[in-house]
Amino acid sequence: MVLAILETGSAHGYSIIESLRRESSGLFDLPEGTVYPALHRLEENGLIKSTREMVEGRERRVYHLIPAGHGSLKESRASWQAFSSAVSRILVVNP
Amino acid sequence: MVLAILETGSAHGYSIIESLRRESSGLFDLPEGTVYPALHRLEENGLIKSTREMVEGRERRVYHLIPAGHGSLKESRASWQAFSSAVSRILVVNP
DNA sequence: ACTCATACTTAGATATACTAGGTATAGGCG
DNA sequence: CGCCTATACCTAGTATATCTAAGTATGAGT
Repeated sequence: MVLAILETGSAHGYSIIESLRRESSGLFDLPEGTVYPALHRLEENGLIKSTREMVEGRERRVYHLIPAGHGSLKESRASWQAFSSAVSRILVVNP
Repeated sequence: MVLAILETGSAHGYSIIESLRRESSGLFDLPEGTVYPALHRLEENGLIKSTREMVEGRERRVYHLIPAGHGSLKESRASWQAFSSAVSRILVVNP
């Protein structure tokens, strides 16, 4: 989901948290202790890159999607479709 | 998913693993070390009950869905619908 | 000056999935 | 009859992720 957010444009950690909250209508209200370490992992794994930038008169760590991250996002979308439809088939349709 | 399987009829651990594999077309090929402890947790939490029964000339631990598990399954279905549609909204629709 | 929202970081607790071993039995086959 | 395989169950230990809870810092508004 973080990669999907970044696909629509570079963003810093705090704004990613807000995007997830807003676009999920409040369902994904992720604490910072979840998102920041996740961003560090994504960067460590070479899927995103960060730069320190001045935004609105303030230093922020801005994350950018890089090609490997774009590819990973594409794979994640495919596996999410497979995963969620399998869960739905078992969980929802069964009775 | 285990509760959903049990809703269609009581079953023992090994057959639950097979059901999940079959109904997911092989996607959920869960190892025993995942499913057996999960069954123990579900029983500990009062959602299922087990009895030792002779099935096809062999002792098996057969699990049954009990009322609390039925209620929990209903809740799980609702929260899965909310969760998966939120993920899809963010992950799939975004671009 | 103070408070609040923004912004980032990380140590530790908790939970879960999986690995990798163990035990036991029924049935098929050479 | 002995052996192998599939079935059936169990659990200790490892790896990983989420979250809690703490800390630091700054800009804006009162």
